[in-house]
Parts: sequence; C-alpha cells; structure tokens
Amino acid sequence: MELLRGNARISYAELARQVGLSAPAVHERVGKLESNGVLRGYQAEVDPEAVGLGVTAFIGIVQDSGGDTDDVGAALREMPEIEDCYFMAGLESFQIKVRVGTIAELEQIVVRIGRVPGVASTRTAIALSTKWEHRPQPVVR
Amino acid sequence: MELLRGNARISYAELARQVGLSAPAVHERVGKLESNGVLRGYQAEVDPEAVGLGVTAFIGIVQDSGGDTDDVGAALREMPEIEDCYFMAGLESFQIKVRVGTIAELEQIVVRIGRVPGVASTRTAIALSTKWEHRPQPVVR
DNA sequence: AGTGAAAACTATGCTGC
DNA sequence: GCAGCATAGTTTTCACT
Repeated sequence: MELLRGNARISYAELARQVGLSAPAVHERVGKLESNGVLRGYQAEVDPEAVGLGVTAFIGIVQDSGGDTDDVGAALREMPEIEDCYFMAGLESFQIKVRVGTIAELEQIVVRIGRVPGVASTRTAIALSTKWEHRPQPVVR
Repeated sequence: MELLRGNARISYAELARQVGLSAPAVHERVGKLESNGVLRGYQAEVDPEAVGLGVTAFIGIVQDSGGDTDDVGAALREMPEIEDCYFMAGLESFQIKVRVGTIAELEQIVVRIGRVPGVASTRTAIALSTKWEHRPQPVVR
C-alpha cells in the first residue's frame, strides 16, 4: 500500500484521499510501519553539487590477512565523507561511496583509508556523472 | 541551516522553533531551496529486507568498443531493480546497484544486462551486509 | 482496522519592517 | 529576508463499531 512513499512530506489527509481511507486510518497504518521498522525515517534529497560535493567515488577496500573487520568498519564510520558502506563478498571486504568537493579531497581520503590499521589496499573508481540515484522500487508485497 | 533535514516530515513550525525563526520565514526559505533545486524532494526510507529485497549487489559494466553509451544507459533505465546508476571513469563505463529478493533473481538480471546490445561484460559483487546507507553529510556552506 | 467528530496545531497568504 | 496575524486545512486523540 505505501508505494506512495516515493514522496514523503505529503500530508496524511492527502494520502488518505489517494488510498480511499480516512486520515486517522492512514495515520495509524503509517505509525505501525514506523514502529515495525519498515519505514526507517524520512530524508530530504539534497543535490550534492549544490552544496559543494560534486565529486562522487567508489572505493573498494582489501584487508590484510590479520585485519579485524570490525576495527576497519569502526574506522570508516568516523569518516563523514562516506555516505554508504557495505561489507562485501570477495577480495574487497568493504565497498564505500564517498562524496567530496574536489579530487584533492578524494586523494586525502584515499590516503587516510590506506593508513587505517588492517587495510592492505584500496581501489578507487570515480563517477563522471550520476544517471540516477535512490530510485524507489515498485513495492510488491 | 538545513542540516536539520536529515529528518524530513517535520513540520515547518517545529523547524522554526529549532532554528529560531518564524514559521513563515522557514517556509519561504525551504520554498526557495526547492525551486533552486537544492532540495530535490523528500523520500521515505524503507527497510529493503522488510519488503522482500534482501539481496544488494553492485555490477560493473564494460561496453564493447563500438557501443553507444546512451543506448546502454537507456536499456538500464528500463530495469526497475537498478536503484543507482553511475557513468564511470575507467574500463567499466557503468556502475549500478541492484536490489532483489534472491540470488536467482540477481542471476537473471546479470544475464539480462549481458544481453543488452553494446555490453561486452559485467562484474558482479554481492554485499553481505549494509553497514550504513544514505548517511547525511554535515552541510557546510 | 476502520469511521466521524472535536480540539489543538500547522500551512500559507498578506501586510509591513 | 523576516515577523505578526488570520484563515483554511491538517494532525491527532477518542469513543464507537
């Protein structure tokens, strides 16, 4: 039912009209989805270029054989430039997406990650353009 | 000022209290950011696992030498499983993130992409877990 | 799970600083 | 660019089914 949440910040009253229920009913259902954890929260989508973050890059991180995954993960969590962080199958244990203003800043981040204890090597790939991002999936269930 | 938009769906009145302005002032400023394109929209954050999309994978796509980038991009846009799509520097022209329910579905997608005219090869990496995603950056300006 | 009514609160247009 | 005010619309609680 809440496929309609590709656009948060619509009123419960408007939602109610679109799904053919009363506003309190929608309110209750959304409340349940929130406490279920199905709806995690609501985010404003900011244009990264408009706030001086025109450079997007992906970095794959290889750990050294003795490295502790949790330690590396914790070190990465301290870096605010990392928008997404995944623990991966394969040689590269982590894959992250970073957003910065300049290539020089990207270089600093790559160097900083390379110095994290437990990191053996990194591989950086730069996005030339974003075709799309965060496209909502048609929810089936 | 709008660092506070890690949580959309808060009222203008509440925002106004938090930033020490009147509600109409906040309304006006947000309206400007929206028409500027700085604020692109508002999204509800849905837990992918909760809606049967427990498998996240990244796919790098190599084009063949005669391939047309726009054609490949258009073909990818038709696949709703692709949540993010970037045009990249390097051997792999595109990098995409897909979200599916099962590994079998992932296989189908990889096969389908491999058959797109202009695609030479693909490389798939599977996420074992998501450490975090869409973490909002502290906006400076 | 849903409805309708009611009270409190919010959005938003306007006027003036 | 912001505040104050006014009104229409919205949120949220509650009793009822």
